[in-house]
Amino acid sequence: MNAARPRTRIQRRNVDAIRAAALEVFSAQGFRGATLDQIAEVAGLSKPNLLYYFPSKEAIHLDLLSGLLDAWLAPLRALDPAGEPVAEILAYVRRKLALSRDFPRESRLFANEILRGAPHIEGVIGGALRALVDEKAGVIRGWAAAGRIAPVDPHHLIFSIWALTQHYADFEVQVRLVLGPGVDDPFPAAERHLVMLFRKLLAN
Amino acid sequence: MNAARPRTRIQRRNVDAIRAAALEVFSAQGFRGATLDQIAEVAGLSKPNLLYYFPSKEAIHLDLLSGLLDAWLAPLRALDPAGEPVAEILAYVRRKLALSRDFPRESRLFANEILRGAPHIEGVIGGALRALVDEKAGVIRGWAAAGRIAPVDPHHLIFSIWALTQHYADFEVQVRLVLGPGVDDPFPAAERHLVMLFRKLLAN
DNA sequence: GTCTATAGAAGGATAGAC
DNA sequence: GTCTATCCTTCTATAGAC
Repeated sequence: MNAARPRTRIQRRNVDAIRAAALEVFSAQGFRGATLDQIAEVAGLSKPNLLYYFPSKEAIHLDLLSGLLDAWLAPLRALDPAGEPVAEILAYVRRKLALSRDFPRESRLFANEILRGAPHIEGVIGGALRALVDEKAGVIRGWAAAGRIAPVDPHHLIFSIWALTQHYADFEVQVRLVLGPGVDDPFPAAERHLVMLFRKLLAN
Repeated sequence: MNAARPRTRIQRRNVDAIRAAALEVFSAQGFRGATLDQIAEVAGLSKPNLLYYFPSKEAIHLDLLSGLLDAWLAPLRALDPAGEPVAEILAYVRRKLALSRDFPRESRLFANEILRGAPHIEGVIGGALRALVDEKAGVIRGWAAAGRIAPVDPHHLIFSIWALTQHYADFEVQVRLVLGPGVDDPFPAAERHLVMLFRKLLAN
């Protein structure tokens, strides 16, 4: 069975259910912490049935990671060199924060992977991601050199955007516990705060 | 055997070796990913010997977490309401970044725990940590109200400091891969960048 | 205090009936 | 395609000799 190319409706539905269940369990428990029993139960399948669609636990994990990488890099890829610098960077911040709000499990899946030393995506990080970051860093450096934004280290600016936005997904439990039960949605205030932060950082 | 109160030199040395080994393995593999075999090997002890000093794997993990919480909150606790606002906050940023540089495994131990929903330290997060954050947020709010720093959401300011500094420990692998082999120590540039960022955010 | 040996449970993966 | 039963490995933890 080739999980990447399901032929029938049932196959597609089951593969999707497995992916959704695996995302749920892997993102919450990490790779070693997750069990096929848990994933199978969440997916509503038996464990052998799950292994009929994917050859191994690791194959499910890899399928999730590689399937998500594109979506994860899209916001940075969309940074337009021809756009207005501050607006472009703020739009990137907003897109990235929206990912944390709408896809926190995907964010935690990556966080788990990076924390463990990125054993499965080391190549992508040091390859495609690094190339993309270098390209966009060049754009930002150009903007700074032209005096269109304040001088700033472009790589660390990008790290800051990642850190500040992903924090609200990866450390969501802590954010909610510290803010207390009075705050049911921290994202509106987070967005106002981050927009102000980057506006001031980039202002000339 | 009471791990918290070792009586002899040998006991103290072994308990310390176990703590160091467990920190190494738990921070890199997560709780479930770590095995007593790995910890015992790093500590230079046999597995049963390890379990002579600690009653269980979970007990070692809890011992590490609770032992580190104080050190982890110290930088925020040191924020002085009587000090000069911008200098106090920048000093906090520097102390926190130094923790990421000097104790990255401790940072990753906490990150792993929070990612998994903070099962062992939920009480501390929603209790002592929340109280401390609220207290210091009050101080920061007072500074803003007095016009001594720019108006800013104090809780999200503190989250920003956590996110930006811990990123360099928790995502160290990614930072190094993206910066490439030309950069052997990202921390000096990170500190310059973060100091500029918070200086601008707080400037009136 | 430390070791070898092992119990007992959990988890990944497979066999084979249907 | 899906299930029950099961194999085999890994892992936590304990027993008991020294």
